[in-house]
Amino acid sequence: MPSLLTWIDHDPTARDRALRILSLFQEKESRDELGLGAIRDSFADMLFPGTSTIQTRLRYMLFVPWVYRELERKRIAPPHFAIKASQMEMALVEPLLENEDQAGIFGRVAGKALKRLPSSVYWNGLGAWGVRLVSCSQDEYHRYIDEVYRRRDSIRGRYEEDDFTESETLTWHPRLPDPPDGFPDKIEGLNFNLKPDEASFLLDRILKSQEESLLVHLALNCKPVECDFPWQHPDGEGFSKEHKDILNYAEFFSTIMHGAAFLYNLMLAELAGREKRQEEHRNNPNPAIGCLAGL
DNA sequence: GGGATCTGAGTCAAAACCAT
DNA sequence: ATGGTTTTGACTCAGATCCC
Repeated sequence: MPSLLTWIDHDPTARDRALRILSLFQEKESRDELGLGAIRDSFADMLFPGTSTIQTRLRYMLFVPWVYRELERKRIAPPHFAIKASQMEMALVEPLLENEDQAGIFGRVAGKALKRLPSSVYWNGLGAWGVRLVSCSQDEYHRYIDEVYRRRDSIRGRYEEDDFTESETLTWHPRLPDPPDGFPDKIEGLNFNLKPDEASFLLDRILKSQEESLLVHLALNCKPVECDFPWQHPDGEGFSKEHKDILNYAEFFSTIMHGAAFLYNLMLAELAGREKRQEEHRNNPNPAIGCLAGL
């Protein structure tokens, strides 16, 4: 039997409440039918490869490989490999929560119910920055780590111990800094502050792997600033012509994306006869979008 | 303070494609 | 026509941020 939502249209409050419920359903059914998200992602990948908005604490880029390197050292095999990795990542939550600043900690809110572990969030970035050397999905890495062990054994057998090199079967960058003593569960004072050698390693990786990106330019030449959009960066004049061009197109695209939503909302407000809403949309502070009101 | 919204990565099922 | 492989896209999840 199909679901039915109805109300008796004599009470303005009840009617308004029902309309709000309907609008909630509308939100859940939103679709990216025009594929605008993929274009947005392309801009992000060109300018800031390996990063995403969910990544807010750089030291996770080290916590994750430290966990996996430790498991490989202990030669943990599937299926325990994935389970153990998950347990080790969860073990990071408690020590991190002992810090005064708890912002950006995965598991701060969800606790033991955490489903998206830091490793899944940072997996792509670790590959893009060349910290992770094995090119596969996280699930494939978990499932086929045994194969890596076997290949290492095979290579070790072919060379004398002294000459043995694991370069063919490296999964993580060989110059990855060492974790703090007792990592991950018996460590005191675990926090997100990068040590000099850790910062230097990550900067080196970004430089080597994403040399042409705006990310590298900002890391090398600019201080942290507060701005809403990259095209509003105060040092924008110093960006390369290519970066300026991309940012220019990105700004156009951003305006179009917001403009489409704005125009839709304005038309809805007009259809609904909501003059206050119409006024708000027409007074949009973004001049590029606000001019659409005249259409 | 709490709910709503934003953002990107990963998952998985459906659709599209390809080889036989 | 069938079966296998690849691609596509809806959906979910997290923390951050905005707004009431």
